[in-house]
Amino acid sequence: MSSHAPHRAHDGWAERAELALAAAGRKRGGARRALLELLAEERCALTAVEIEDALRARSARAVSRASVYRILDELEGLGLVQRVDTGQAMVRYERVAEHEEHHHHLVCDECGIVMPFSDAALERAIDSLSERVPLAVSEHEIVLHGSCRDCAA
Amino acid sequence: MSSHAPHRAHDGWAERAELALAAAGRKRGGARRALLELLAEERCALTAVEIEDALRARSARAVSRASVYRILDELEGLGLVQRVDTGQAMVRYERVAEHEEHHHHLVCDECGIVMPFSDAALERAIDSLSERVPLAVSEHEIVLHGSCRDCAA
DNA sequence: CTTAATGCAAACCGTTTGCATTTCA
DNA sequence: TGAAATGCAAACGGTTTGCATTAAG
Repeated sequence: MSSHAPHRAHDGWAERAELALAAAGRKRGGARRALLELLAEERCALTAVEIEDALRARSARAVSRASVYRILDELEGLGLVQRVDTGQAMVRYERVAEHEEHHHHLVCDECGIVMPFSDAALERAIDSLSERVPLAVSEHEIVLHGSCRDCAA
Repeated sequence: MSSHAPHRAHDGWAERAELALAAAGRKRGGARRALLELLAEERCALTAVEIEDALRARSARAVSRASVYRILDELEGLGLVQRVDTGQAMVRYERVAEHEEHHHHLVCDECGIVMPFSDAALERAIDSLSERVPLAVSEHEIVLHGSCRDCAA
């Protein structure tokens, strides 16, 4: 599914995570370390099952489904991971990197592939309208649905 | 939750729906008619449970949960209803009216209220970027999360 | 009468939780 | 040694499905 090109820990995200966890008085466990390592390399949103499989495959360490969810939930609470709701069966998760470009998602409704994209004009439009809307906007999520090139062909 | 101001069948949506269903060789059932009537009046996305409750309340006719889902699924397939994924526990559904303004959603993460909004500049940005992206875009969904005025106060 | 529509209850399946065990500081 | 981390299996909850019954054409 998503390519596996190791991007080499973006802006020390994993380190930042370890720090935040320590500050929150957490101990370091092997499952969480393996998951942090994986998320630091993945460039786009994965499901809990994809994460579980990826961890088992790279033989880093098998992590139980429950732990995957627990750890993701914990990281989300610390603002280190964000949930991406693509409208597919399973929710996806991806790291939130501080100095990385903010991106959104393209979803192929035929094969299910999820790709990231970003657009400055779009962000501007959202920032602008966020001020005129009856909601103190904290975050936004944009998902474009359609057919990817392979499926449309 | 959502206000109940009857908007009086937008652009004959219910009629259009009846027509499309007949064209698809479907028979008319009481459950579906009640649901169409409700959706024609509601201006924003409802969950299956909200629909079920609303139908029971307005005493139009009680409709079983299974039928609510089946009918919504059928209408979605005909392009008469669209699923709105707000990231909350339950998916929401709303009618797709032909000559009605395309809108998106604001979600208060504290109380869960969902409000519609629309913005021309945003639509323009999306139309424009849709042409530069590696996906034949068929639809898009934008959800802004935050705190509504009541909750932020 | 033939086929679609509906209700009910059971099945599904992604996610969460309880609890016993292991690991870290 | 005490708290956090983890795995396993059971529980949850929204959605879907199988099947028997009712109703539309």
